[in-house]
Amino acid sequence: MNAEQPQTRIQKKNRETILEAALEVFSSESFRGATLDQIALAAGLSKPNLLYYFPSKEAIYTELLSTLLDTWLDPLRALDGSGDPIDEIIGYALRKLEMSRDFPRESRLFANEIVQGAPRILDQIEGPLRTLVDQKADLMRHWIAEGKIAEIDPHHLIFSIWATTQHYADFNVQVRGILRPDGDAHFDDAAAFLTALFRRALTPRPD
Amino acid sequence: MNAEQPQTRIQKKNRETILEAALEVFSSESFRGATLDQIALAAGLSKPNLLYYFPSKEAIYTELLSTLLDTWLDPLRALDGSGDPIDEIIGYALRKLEMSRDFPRESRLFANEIVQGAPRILDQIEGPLRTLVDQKADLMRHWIAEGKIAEIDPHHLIFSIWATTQHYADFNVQVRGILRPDGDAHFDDAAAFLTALFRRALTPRPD
DNA sequence: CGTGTTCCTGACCGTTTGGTCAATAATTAG
DNA sequence: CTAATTATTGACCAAACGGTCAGGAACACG
Repeated sequence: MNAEQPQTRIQKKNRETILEAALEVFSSESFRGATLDQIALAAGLSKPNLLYYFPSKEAIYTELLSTLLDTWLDPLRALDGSGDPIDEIIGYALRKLEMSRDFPRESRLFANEIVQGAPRILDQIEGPLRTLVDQKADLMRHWIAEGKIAEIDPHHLIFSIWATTQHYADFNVQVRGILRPDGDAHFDDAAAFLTALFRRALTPRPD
Repeated sequence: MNAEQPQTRIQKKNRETILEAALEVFSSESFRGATLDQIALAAGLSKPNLLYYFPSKEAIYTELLSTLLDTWLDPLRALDGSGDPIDEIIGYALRKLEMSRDFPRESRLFANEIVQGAPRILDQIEGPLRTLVDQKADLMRHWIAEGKIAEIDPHHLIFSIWATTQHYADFNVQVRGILRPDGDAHFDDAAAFLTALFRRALTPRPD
């Protein structure tokens, strides 16, 4: 939004270190639960030093959110009419599942924020996100009109993809508590399950 | 667990008032985020009065969790072999969806707890919940063997039901931000969507 | 009524928390 | 090397927090 200041080498490195530590702490403690001391410890810096690079705890948090929200939505933006509709949608779900496996902290960061009412990113949800989702829903309605996918509610389809994939990151401890998997092995089972689930949901039925 | 003390009329009323207020606050602020002052305000009692009825903030929270967890799992316990398998499973999903509509705070309370690593109910998850889920998964495997439902992974099916239904409670603000529904109208659409989704997933295919 | 018990609260306490600041150390530029 | 700039920190502060306690109010019961 603003013109970026000319960052020194040290500034760049330390700001990244702080944001990485903040992601670690905020994602598992939520905004109120996290403390600057925790973040400072995780970053290997002193607390006053954190506040030399960021004006406040809130500033660290909001910078994290806004930086990550964009990349978080990239897979949905990539959903377009370039391939077979059913493969496109299943591919989107699988990409989201991979993100739950590879970036669970980011998922949990947003989960915490939204469960608690999204006080700091409600604008983003009601604005850009809503527009993006509506746009993809329109695309799906075209596919339905062309008979390429079954008649299902596009919005709720998107919700169900978010829910089923993010579940493996956000409720990770529950999944692990029940399955007791070796490492990330269960993600392959989840991928197979979701592929089958959505393929069946999307395949048009003979009339 | 303990023999219950003989509760006076006032004790019963105030403990209920406190737990209701605590549910309101804890569910939207998580444990660390909630303060005794907030709960006292919501309950219409003074802070020392809260601590007259409960020994600590933690005690209020854990009592809430353990009290609610049992009823929370009732729908899953009710899943049995009494009816048509597909109707049973879809009925379970719809019951969970109704709970998301009617008791969103309870859902969010657990969501907050689990996203943050379930530090206070991990035993419950790895113990009784795991046992219950495994038991229902066995039931489903029997249905699969009998050819009554399609071949899908029972555990991941249960996860997907949890995820898709609780999504409407836990991520309520996101859903509302995108759909801008009138009241709870969108829950009927969600019910229709989920019914179709899981019916297609469960209906056995001709070989 | 009196008296024992339950209920309630204002004032207070120690700790944690986000944040400040003056002083010092490290780095960079000429 | 020197001087200016940037980076770092120990000591500190005010507010918020969970919790305590002595004493008084309300209530139950004979």
